[in-house]
Amino acid sequence: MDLPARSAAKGERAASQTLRAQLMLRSLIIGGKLRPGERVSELQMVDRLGVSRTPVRAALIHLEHENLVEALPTGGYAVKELAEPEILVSIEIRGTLEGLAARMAAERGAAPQLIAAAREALDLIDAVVEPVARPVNLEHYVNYNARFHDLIVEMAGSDTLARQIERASVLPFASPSALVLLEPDSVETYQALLMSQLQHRTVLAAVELRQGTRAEAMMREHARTAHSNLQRALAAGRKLAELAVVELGGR
Amino acid sequence: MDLPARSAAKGERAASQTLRAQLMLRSLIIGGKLRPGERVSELQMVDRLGVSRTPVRAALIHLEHENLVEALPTGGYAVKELAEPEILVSIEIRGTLEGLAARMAAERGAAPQLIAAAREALDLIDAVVEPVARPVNLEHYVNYNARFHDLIVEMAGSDTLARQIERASVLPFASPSALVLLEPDSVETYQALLMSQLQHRTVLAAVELRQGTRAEAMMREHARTAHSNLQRALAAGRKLAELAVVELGGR
DNA sequence: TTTGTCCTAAGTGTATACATAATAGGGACG
DNA sequence: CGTCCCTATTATGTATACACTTAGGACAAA
Repeated sequence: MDLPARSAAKGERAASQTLRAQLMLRSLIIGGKLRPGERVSELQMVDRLGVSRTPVRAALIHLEHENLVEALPTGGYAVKELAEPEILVSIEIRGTLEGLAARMAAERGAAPQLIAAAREALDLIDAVVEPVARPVNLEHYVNYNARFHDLIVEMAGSDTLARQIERASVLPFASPSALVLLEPDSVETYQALLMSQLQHRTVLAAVELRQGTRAEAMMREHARTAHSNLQRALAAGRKLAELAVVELGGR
Repeated sequence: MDLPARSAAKGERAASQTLRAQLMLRSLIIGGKLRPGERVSELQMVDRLGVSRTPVRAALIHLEHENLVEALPTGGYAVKELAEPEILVSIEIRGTLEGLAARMAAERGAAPQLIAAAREALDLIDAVVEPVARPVNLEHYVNYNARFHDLIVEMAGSDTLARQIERASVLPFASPSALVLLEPDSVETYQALLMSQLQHRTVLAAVELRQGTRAEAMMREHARTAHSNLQRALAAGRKLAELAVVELGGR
């Protein structure tokens, strides 16, 4: 993002203008630089992003499908307002689909190397949340957590399902890599992480034992952790825009 | 769709070129005019659809999110190959999400007028599948069936969920409005319709009684009807492309 | 002061031109 | 006769020009 365009010409693959516009717009919206409800003027984005209207338009169509903007009836797009109920629904959708993935993984049987990789990710999380390691390195936690979730989805073996889950995880608070933190170093936060990890272990065990229903139920419950975290934060009077969100995302 | 373009100038809203391109491309793909795996050349589509490249490109981005085409690594798009396992997964996803909708409707409580409308739709289906009415008017059945499914989704009261379900229903065989018929007028088909209608009644009753888990489970099972119909058809040696599909879709 | 109308400016939808990358086909050489 | 390379063509990605619609404001009249 802060890379000048020419640096792409050398070492790495030059990202298309469309992709760059999409990523930049996404971070503008999630970062709150573009307010909810605000119209996203194409020409303004041309000035702001340094690409022409065509890639901006393409990016807007993509973002529309990601639920980050919505088409106005008169034409053009506006930043979608993320009302609390819709965010909770998004979390529920993600949990439901990840639950489906876990069940499919259990019923079909997951590839041994995927199981091993998942166990490895969980071991790494264990090291992060080990009591002697406090304060917890949240970046690491989020990172390994994302890896585990990705692996579960991969075990299901369906691109269609993977893409649908990815789509449901785009919303800032709906992603499994998003942690809503009341107080980053509190005992409550620590215990929440421990509980999440316990759920991870249970899901993986259920998948290995071919217990589809159990895997599904536990994965759903796991998603509801994010659900209740967010609800508690909101009940504590925080507004959505002010919430501290740690997000990395290994994708 | 069969309306000439100029009629739009008078009574109804003139459809945008982008939307027209999207609909035409979709029917070309679903209708098999464009073969799976075939590249969708933009210039050829300009000739074929009578719109310029810009709306064709926009339509292709939309169709990519609908899983009907996929982006080629070299650039451009190709018609997505619909392998059997992925279709079954799509049905499972739709069933899972519709199940979530039914549960949410039950737990939140659905608006009385929506309940009444749903019951009305089911009464209309009853009339269609009444024994004296044989042979069954499948167009009517599909129509009222789609209305019922839409109403259940509406009862959940979430635009996000509605859009996600709509997206999952785009694939030709995954829609609730799609009936895979081994033999259109056979006794088996008739009994399958009766069973579906029984499931409809059960779902609606569960929603009214606020029985969320029951509503969800029954809705899932209902979707698996399509699942097993398709599997039986494939087991009978039919190829996907040859299957007779009746699809109307009230949307 | 308020309301209605007209005018200006901005914005989107669409078409098209241009540049670059991929591809297919043919010809030459081994 | 087969294989490899070069070239011509085609396709996409991007930028931009044009037309039409919509929104907003100012001015005049009640």
